[in-house]
Amino acid sequence: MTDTAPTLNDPILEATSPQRLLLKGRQTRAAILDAALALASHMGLEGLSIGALAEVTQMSKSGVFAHFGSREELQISVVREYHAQFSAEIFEPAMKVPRGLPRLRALFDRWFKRVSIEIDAGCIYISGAVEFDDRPGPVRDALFSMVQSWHNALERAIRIAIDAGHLRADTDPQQLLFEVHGLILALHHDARFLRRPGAEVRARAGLENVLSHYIAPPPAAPRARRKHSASPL
Amino acid sequence: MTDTAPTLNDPILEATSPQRLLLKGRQTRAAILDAALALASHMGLEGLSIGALAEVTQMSKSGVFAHFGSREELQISVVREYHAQFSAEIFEPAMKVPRGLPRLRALFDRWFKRVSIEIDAGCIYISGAVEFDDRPGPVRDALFSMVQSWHNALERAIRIAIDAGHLRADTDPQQLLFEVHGLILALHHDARFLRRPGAEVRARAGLENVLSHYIAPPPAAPRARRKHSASPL
DNA sequence: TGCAAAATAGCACGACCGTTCTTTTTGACG
DNA sequence: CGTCAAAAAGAACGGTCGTGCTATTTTGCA
Repeated sequence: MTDTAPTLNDPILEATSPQRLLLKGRQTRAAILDAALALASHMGLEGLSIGALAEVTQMSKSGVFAHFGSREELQISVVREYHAQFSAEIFEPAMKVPRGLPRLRALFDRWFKRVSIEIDAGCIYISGAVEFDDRPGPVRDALFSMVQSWHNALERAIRIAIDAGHLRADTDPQQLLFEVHGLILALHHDARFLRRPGAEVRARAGLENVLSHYIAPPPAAPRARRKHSASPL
Repeated sequence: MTDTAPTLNDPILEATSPQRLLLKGRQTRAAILDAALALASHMGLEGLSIGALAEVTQMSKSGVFAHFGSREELQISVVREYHAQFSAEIFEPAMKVPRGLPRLRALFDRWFKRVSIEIDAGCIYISGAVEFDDRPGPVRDALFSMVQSWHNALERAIRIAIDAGHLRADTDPQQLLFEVHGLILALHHDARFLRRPGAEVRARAGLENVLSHYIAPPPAAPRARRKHSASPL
């Protein structure tokens, strides 16, 4: 039941069978990861230090360290963990909504809600993008592939809505995504940095403005499609 | 001639008359600041270290340090310097354009161009907002007031365009600003982090979409104003 | 219960950080 | 040219960082 739900991508789930069967280690590792996620939300992935993490989890530095082998691996684990939560909280529930515009709206709605809630936690995708935008390496790669897979999922949902006739046939999926993503980023900026109270309302109003450009006219009077032939597929 | 040009705010220009008249110090300070600005654009304000700065400027750590008194003061100076450049490059030239929509477009145009150019330099306002969104202190305060003054300037320009009848009378200036700001952030994200080539084109297309919501219909047939009384001032 | 392995602690290291103090060099002006 | 303050360098400090080692404790299973 929990295995077959769609996920953004497979985070290489552990094999759960290292002979001796997973010890208590996994459990503390998960606890550390939770603390690390909370810490990174406030201080950023670069601000994540093993010493601070040890203090929070009431462990020794080397005890924490041993679970990841390197700081870089810890950062990557945090990114993966965030991705898993993001997928479970936003993507997977929305996939149960009927295809087309309803599902797309569900995706956007949960995304907006998440970022609004994250006013005092910070989105790691957003802060990570700024921190690692010109810092090559495995952390950036992990971050990049996670963000990419999320954008791909959104793009797929947009395309489905186009094919279903809910969005105009000449809609450019990447353009629509670009504009909605901008609203998410502005919401994050206004709510977290400027601490403006009305940010979420503004973002949702902006979403309606954007969508109004792309939503197909009601099929009451089937007029000629705009532009030249748009393959309905 | 250079004194009376409008600026976003007065960065408390030095008095330029400390008896002995400014020595060579100011000059090297400016050189350090330039290097610091470049460094902070890549590593962020938090990644700015005095040691690295000393290496770049071929000076000793204490030599660099003496010019600012503390790392925090250095960061604030960088923010102020960025603000000055931002104002000179974007705000001031646009203020020479006729009031209303033309000036607003000039502001947006220069803003978009700047962020597009900054693909390999990074906007300190954007990265700083993420770095200091929940890190109180003088640096955050400086950053905040600079961003705020820029937003205020934009809001003023929007209001003027409304009063001039170029934008619809029921336009919410903050909403319009929110949406355009989102496009800027998405542009920065797509160009710098995702390294997508078409980001600037997408952003400009998005700008036209946003503006199309707010631009007033041509005054051919002067109909009744929407909503209740909008004070024309 | 005993034993091996896993998990954690303890400790030390080299590197870099911001900062302070002291000394040397530099530059402007009488 | 001599003088004196400004500017820069030098060296050291306490601190934190990530990371390797080596003990020690804890855990899971025969």
